[in-house]
Amino acid sequence: MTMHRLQDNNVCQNCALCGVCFGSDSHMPTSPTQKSHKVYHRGESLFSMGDTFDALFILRAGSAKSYLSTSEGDEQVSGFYHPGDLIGLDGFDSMKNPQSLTFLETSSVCRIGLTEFNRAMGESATMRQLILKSMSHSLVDEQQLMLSVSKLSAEQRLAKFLLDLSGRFEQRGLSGKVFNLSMTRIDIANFLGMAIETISRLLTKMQQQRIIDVNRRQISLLSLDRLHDCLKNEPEIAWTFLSIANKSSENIPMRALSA
Amino acid sequence: MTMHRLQDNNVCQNCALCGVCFGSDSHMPTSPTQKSHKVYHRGESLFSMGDTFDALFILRAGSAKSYLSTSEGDEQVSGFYHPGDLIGLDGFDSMKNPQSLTFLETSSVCRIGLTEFNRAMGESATMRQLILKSMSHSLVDEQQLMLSVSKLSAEQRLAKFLLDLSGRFEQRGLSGKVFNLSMTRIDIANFLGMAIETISRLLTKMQQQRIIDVNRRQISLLSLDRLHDCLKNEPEIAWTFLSIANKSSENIPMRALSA
DNA sequence: CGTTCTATTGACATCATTCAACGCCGGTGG
DNA sequence: CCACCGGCGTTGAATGATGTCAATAGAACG
Repeated sequence: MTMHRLQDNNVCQNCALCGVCFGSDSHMPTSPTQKSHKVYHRGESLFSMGDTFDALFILRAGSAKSYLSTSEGDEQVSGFYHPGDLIGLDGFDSMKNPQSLTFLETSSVCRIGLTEFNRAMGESATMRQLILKSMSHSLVDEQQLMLSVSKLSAEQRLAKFLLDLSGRFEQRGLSGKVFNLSMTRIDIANFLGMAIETISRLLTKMQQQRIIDVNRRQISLLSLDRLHDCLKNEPEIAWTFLSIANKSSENIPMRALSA
Repeated sequence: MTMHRLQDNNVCQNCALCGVCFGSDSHMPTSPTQKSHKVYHRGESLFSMGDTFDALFILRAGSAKSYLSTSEGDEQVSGFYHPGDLIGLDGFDSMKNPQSLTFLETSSVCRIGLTEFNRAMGESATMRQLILKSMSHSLVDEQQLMLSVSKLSAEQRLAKFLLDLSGRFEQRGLSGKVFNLSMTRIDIANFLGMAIETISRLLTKMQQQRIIDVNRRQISLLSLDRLHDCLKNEPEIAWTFLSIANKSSENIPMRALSA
């Protein structure tokens, strides 16, 4: 579910591939091409499905979503990107971009032209390893996502999504407990394959259970453990009884227990 | 949904990577290592999730399924493999196989050790293109599968699955209309994220509609067009009326029309 | 300040799962 | 040869988790 974040000790933290291209491993000049960095704003697209594939990108700052469109017009959000993520690895198959990518907020990307990329692949074994690993990671992530969507309940999927986001933020040295969602509920729902109403209901339910605290795009994970419980096994019978015990002053019919 | 089938004009049809390794493009000896080909039988595994990743494989004959196991014990079938398919590209991430692979029938694979593979990657630009393309194709396929599972109805998913299989068989020069399913309904259901009962019901429904003909593992696609209709838009109101018209000799209560 | 997008909530409909029973087939052992 | 058995497949009935439809309201945006 998490995009693979390129990291290497000898390499710039924000732009690993540029580091490889211009780093100690290759024999190329160390002067960076300034024009390779570009800024985009919310709603703008980096490329659209069907565009010719001529470059890879690394997201340096901001966030983005990728999505495919069917012939019937509806869209499927296929992933979210965060700083450090490699973009465009799925273009080699048909040499056209199989999906579109638009930014969720003001963002910056580093462009790596295909010729530049191919040269680096030929010259650097490190580069080859890096790319194989990154593509491989994307494959594993997609498998995991498939497993989630087809085997987990809506609540479990949402819990997993939040935990995954949390992990990604922590990986980047940010808080994994308090962060804000750069994507809309619509995007989340689309990505997880459910209705936005379901997302909304589940979020308020989790908030009532004091597992999370949401206010617009701002979200706080109050208990990672309880969130993990949501993901594992949803029955949570013990906690249900606790809940009933707490409400002991209220009048509860006995049949509620047998239900 | 379809695994990428390696093909190259200068290369052996059954084992493209071996062709690259030993072909004109590289400077290696042309003597093939005989022990790299091995035969497996139904139910046997090539590797299991967690095994160290030390080789890629190409399926030469037969068929196989890959699947992941969750900590709770249930499994998710993630793909089916047919002759020509490359196996194991998702192992580069953690250098462990992220999924298990078992054969559905007597099969034969060609093994490409990792060191051999890395050498070929360094020496041959053709090889690099081939691998990038293949991994890229797998990514696209998984995206397509995700789109199917989260956006399509059970009937549409099954229709898409059958059409996909049909296309794969035709690609290999076999009949795309009459073939037999090497996997059980259980595997199909698991792969498509639905219950086996649903698969069973839909198959009989399609058979009643004369769209397909199934008998155990043997299946005939009677009308690819109608199957495509299933995939596009399921209402199919016009055909429902036609069906009723054809049965005009029978006694149909009026309320059947308002239902 | 209105329009549009996003989000929340309720009532209702429905598709797909679940539970259950049964039939079929191939293998295995008496 | 027959009886038994386990895996696979089919079918019916009931339940339930999500989607759909609809109304509302605040925030963002120009």
